[in-house]
Amino acid sequence: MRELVLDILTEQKMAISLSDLEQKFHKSDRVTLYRTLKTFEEKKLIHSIDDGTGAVKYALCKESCQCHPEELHVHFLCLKCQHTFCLNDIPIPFIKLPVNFSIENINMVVKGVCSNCKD
Amino acid sequence: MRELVLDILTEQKMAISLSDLEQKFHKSDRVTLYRTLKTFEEKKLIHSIDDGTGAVKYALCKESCQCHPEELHVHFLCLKCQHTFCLNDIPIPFIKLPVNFSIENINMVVKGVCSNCKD
DNA sequence: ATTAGTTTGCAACTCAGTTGCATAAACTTT
DNA sequence: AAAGTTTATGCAACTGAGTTGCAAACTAAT
Repeated sequence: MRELVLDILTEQKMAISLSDLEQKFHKSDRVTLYRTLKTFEEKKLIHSIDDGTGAVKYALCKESCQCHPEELHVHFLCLKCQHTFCLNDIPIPFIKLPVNFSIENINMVVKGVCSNCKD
Repeated sequence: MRELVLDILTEQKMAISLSDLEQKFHKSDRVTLYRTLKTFEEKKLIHSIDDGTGAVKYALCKESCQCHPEELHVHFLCLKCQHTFCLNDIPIPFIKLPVNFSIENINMVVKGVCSNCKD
């Protein structure tokens, strides 16, 4: 099961949600897929993206990724096709926080229209 | 009802969720509050923040705010107290998107520990 | 083969968000 | 002021994502 899920994740060009994943199988159990994604995430194979659509999406990490704030990238949600892209080449810019605020993680989601959906 | 909600929102130093709001009333209807927040948001009195905690939070907009991408600010979620701050002084940095990607909105949430909760 | 550990599947629950419908309140028009 | 219209509120109920517990199936190790 997990191998199948990994295969599917590898094929994906964009991040996919649990329900997306579910629909790639004829017969599957939501919970199994759910737990699979959780373990993959724990093992830092994939990272999760909360793009505000209500369903968390998942995408493969670059190799040796530790998911530290410095190595996080920007995500893009297309408001037309609802696809979520990992903009791997666009790092999240440095933010100067107020004094005594420490940083552990950043989530940055840009919403707009992707190149496929424009005009 | 709406006036009461507006009062509460004005007192708040941080963004609050629907359930937070609900608990400020002895007797209240979730749906009424929900719809109140929705209308406030439509009228650009408040803005919503999806900080990834599972519940959308709301905070007053600065006057004359049109909620355009340029005037958006960074939000901060404290992982200890779970409070969500509007970092009104910290604008969201400009992001150069891939060609043919257009931008409509940005959500940027920094997670960490706030000054009250540190050490 | 027996045991222990892991993975899967089912049922069921929580919680946020949402909708439809009926009543109540406020505002309009005559 | 009465009748009619619009707007706001409250109740019930549903959806969908995420989650947990438990038992059955599978795997590996002695």
